[in-house]
Amino acid sequence: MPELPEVETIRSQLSERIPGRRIDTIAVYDEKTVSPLAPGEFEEAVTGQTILAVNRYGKYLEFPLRSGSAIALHLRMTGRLHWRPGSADDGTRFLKLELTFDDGSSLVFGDMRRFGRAWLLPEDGAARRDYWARKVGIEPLGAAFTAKVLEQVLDGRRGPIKPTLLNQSIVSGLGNMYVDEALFQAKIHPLRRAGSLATREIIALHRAMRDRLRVAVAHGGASIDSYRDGLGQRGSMQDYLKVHLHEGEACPRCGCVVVKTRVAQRGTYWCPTCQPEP
DNA sequence: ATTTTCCCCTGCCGGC
DNA sequence: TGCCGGCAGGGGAAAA
Repeated sequence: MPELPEVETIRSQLSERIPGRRIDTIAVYDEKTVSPLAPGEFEEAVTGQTILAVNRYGKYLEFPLRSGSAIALHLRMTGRLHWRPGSADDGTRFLKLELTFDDGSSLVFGDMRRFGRAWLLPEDGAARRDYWARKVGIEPLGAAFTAKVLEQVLDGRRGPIKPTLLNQSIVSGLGNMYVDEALFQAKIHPLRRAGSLATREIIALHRAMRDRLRVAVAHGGASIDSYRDGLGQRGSMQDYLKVHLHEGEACPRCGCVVVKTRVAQRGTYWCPTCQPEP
């Protein structure tokens, strides 16, 4: 599932290829992808526009256009975004959107489960900043995300730490997999009350979050099942996961058996020895 | 205000 | 062999 490292991998690849390109044609194969826009509205707004950059906000991608507007996109569970040098059909299935550029290259958005979405953002810069401010919280790989900041946003929260870290309006970019990995590395049980963590635990968690995300970016993300990068290739982070999807296997730190439980309606993997129950 | 539950969607897998 | 229920989890709406 695309989380921050997967989306960042795609952003990085697309940012080397797409900025400066003009959108010659756009095909919307599934109106649900751009709803609630009226049919034709998305095409009208982006055809002929030059893409200026490829940005990431949490798990969202943003493509600012010369008009001042921007395309926003979220891959959700099974979305794929592939750039290809030509427009020839590369067998991408479940096509939702297809853009062709002025140099003959193209970008396709496919999504098996139809959760992925694209939006048109307001042209007004202040409105755009407001849009992102309301949607996403702190960028965990940014310089502004310090252990002190993490301590401040967790302070007073009574909910379990796992769903708190999954809440994108607090810290933005971690999903089920990297939360499990970060909590394991920081030796924190997923059901600990977020506001009850000691300062040393918050420092360890902050370090673990950034470390796991950085390592995952370095490996091009994790291709657990459907994820592929912006060029259609698999990532390799799935080979470096320590507890996630490792139910019944030995914990790499203590040798104890990794268990799977359900926290916040999510399959949750953890080590009963390294991450003691609260 | 914060936290929890439900929903969307479809391929896949285990059980019978 | 084939059917079927349950599972997977991103985010957001709705409920608590």
